[in-house]
Amino acid sequence: MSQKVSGVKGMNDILPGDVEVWQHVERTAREVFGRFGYGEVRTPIVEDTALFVRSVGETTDIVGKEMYTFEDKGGRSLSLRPEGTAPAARAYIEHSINNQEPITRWFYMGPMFRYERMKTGRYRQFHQIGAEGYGSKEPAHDVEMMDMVVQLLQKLGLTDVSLNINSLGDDTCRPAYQSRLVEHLRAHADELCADCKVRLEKNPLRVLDCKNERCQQIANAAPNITESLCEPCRAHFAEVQRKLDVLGIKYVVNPRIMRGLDYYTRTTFEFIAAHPALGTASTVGGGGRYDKLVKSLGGPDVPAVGFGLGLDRLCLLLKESGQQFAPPVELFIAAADEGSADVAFGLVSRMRREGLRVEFDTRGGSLKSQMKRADKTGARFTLVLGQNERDSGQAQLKPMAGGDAIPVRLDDLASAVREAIARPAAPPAS
RNA sequence: GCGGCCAUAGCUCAACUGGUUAGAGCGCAGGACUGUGACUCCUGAGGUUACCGGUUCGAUCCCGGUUGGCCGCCCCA
Repeated sequence: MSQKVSGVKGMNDILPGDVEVWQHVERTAREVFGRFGYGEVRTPIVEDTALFVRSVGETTDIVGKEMYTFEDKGGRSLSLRPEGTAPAARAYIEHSINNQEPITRWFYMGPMFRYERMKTGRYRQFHQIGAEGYGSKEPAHDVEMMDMVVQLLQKLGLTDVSLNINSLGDDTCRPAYQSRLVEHLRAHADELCADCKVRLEKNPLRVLDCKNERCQQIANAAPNITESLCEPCRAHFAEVQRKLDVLGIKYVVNPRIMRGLDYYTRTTFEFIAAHPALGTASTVGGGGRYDKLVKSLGGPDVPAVGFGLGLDRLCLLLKESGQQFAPPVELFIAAADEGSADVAFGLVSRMRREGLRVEFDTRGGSLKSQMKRADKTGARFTLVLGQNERDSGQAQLKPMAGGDAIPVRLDDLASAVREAIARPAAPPAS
């Protein structure tokens, strides 16, 4: 036998049985986002490497060491997208959307790629559902974004998720804050962990994120970013909170929500799930405002805000809830004898055309084996078709959960099945 | 990228400190029941013990490497 083939590390198949959960999340997201007026955008999975270097940031982990980058035959440096915001912004700019409408509401869903050490809820090909709002710098749009996530999570029944918000300031106040922070950290540089000594130079804000105990103490004593905002940023952040209150959305102000991407300004937020199934991968979604991103990519000076949700993680949580998402087979048709196979097959086709979910054992076989098959499929009803039924045009609709069979006319089968399904299940025979 | 744990049937796991034909439950298939599934009983298929090499009379077990998975750190979705 030949060597068995295998998939790429960190990239998973989603098989029937699991895929229904995914479809349910995707369907629900489309429905909820649609209500908010967001339209789906589909961008390529591959982009010019420079797009991510310029937007996500050269010093970030994502660009620094996690991108799948390769050269195509024309010598171009291309990368598998590690996130969805930059490609959306690129498309927004490329099609001059800002000249066509003042406000743009987009969402996307699809695979993203990061070369990382694998864990539960963390894969090299993972999937995000994200949304982008362009053209409004108002806090209302930040809050609309969060509301959209809240409504989606609610609709999915994922209630044990908390919203954490923060503000990173903007070009006016962040540099000033950053230098004050660096000043404070420098004073304690000897006590910082090895990683943080590097962060101090490369990305000092990240020190605030460090889990090391001593670093935390130093970070806690550091100037607080939310107290260092310039007046416009402070007002913006206050209004975000006020509008969250208006909508009755619960949140926590968490100065440690830094985000790992460079393009964020002002508002940042994360949705963090409490469920232990995710382990340390508890962030199911994150986002924020990036008012300078579009311009920095050569586009117009258009403010934007958005988020990304980890579809894989949402599905993990939903699977834990034990809900069933696969629609049941409504009718199974069995042929009692060879001679009835064609008539049965024809009936199956007709019922499917009528819109019923119908199964049939294409291999034929004994009636018994077909009945077993019917049981395995979880069919609500089974109909056995043989000589008697062909002669009389009458058949028995057998409820697989138990109870009396229902006499039906074959001419009338589809509506009879629909009626039987709508009827509350008969009490089990005692 | 760093540290630790693990890998036996489709799935969940056994195999008495290295010993002869590697077992069970579930699942799958067939039968008991030739026009009726599930429950019960019987039977069957399914393994290069992840892969490669080493030690040994002999390796699922010990050692090294590879690949894959899990946990913590880091980071994030």
